[in-house]
Amino acid sequence: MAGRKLAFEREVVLDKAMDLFWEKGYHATGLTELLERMGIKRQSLYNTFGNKHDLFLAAIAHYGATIVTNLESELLKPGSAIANIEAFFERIAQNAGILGCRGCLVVNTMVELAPHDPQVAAEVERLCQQVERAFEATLKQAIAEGDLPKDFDTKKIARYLYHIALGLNARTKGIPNPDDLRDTLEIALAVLHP
Amino acid sequence: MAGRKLAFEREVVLDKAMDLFWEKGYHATGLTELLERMGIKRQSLYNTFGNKHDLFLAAIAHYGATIVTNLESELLKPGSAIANIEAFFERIAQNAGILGCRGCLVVNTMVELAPHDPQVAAEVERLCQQVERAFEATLKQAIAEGDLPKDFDTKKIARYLYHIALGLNARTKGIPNPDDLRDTLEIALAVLHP
DNA sequence: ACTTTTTTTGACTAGATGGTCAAGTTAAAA
DNA sequence: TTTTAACTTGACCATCTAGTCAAAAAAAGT
Repeated sequence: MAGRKLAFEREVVLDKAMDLFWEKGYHATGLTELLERMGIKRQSLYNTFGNKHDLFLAAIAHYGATIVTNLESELLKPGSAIANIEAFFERIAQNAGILGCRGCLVVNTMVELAPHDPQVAAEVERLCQQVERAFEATLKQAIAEGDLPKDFDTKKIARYLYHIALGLNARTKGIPNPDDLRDTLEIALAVLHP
Repeated sequence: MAGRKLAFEREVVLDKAMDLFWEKGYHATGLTELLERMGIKRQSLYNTFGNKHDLFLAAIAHYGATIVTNLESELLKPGSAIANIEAFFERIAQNAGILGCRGCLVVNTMVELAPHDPQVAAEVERLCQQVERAFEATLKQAIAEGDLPKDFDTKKIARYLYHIALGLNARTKGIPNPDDLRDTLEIALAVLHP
């Protein structure tokens, strides 16, 4: 039980792999490009992650552990819960202005891979539920803060908000225009001011 | 100026190509599989459509000319305009129940290809605007029918409805569940009953 | 019937794909 | 210091990719 240590940090290279998948999708990303971006050699990848598919699975889980979890804590951070939700969506609109906006890895994957890949589909579903529940918790917080009525259907509206986020994230990849998105948000988020 | 006639009908094989792209996306669809499904030989494809990319462009245009145009006329068909919009969304929810639901080719393409392919992006944008305008026309019809107030912001709500459709179509590919979708629709379509 | 133009056919190519192998190197543990 | 397990390296492989070539076959028009 001896052995040398890895010459790279797993998290660091996984993060770079995630970035590339996020940018180009699964099928359009080749091993060579992946290796180049990660800065490691072929065999190191296979030793550490198994194969391309497993690497992708790891990348999307990493996305969950970093990006999604980060989002979660932004929704639940102190201050007005309603304002946090609005800030969340405003950020999506802002991102749409960036050239080559890559949207959300989970949404991209949901569309590209989930229907033909049960393992990926399971991970996608898990992350979506995480987001949905984060919205729900935030809405409950808003009720506690007195910004929403006590009988507000947090579950249904959380699910609705999550669908709005889906649509926005798909849109930003195709026709990135922050102002169009803000128009839509104005209508969509009216439910938060009953 | 003589010459033999094509042994197949262009529209028919194009329709089959569209089906496969719709099901699997651009990158995941190989030439061999495409040929098999279309029932023609390699060279016939290159003679008739140029190359894979051009074939895809033709396929998505064909989608616009058939599926999207068909949708358009369903929105504008006689009867209550509001009811037509609701039926439109109800159909999306129903499709979500079908195993291996393939969503909407335009949405799939928007996510998979548009950011890295200007030609595809242009066609996607064209079709999206077509849908958005169809919604707008239908909403104006609803005003004429007295089901919506005269000052109803048809443009903004049309854009909003189109975003809802995006989100729903993305969702059906990842986590197909008609009832979840109907929950969301109940909230989302409340704007049609002010 | 003959010519011309086009389609069809199937073999072919060059390059990329994901994945493997075995030898060489490094460092932790005994 | 030797052992040993692990990481690194680069060459290698079978397969698949999109795309091409040239000859054969078929049908229009003359």
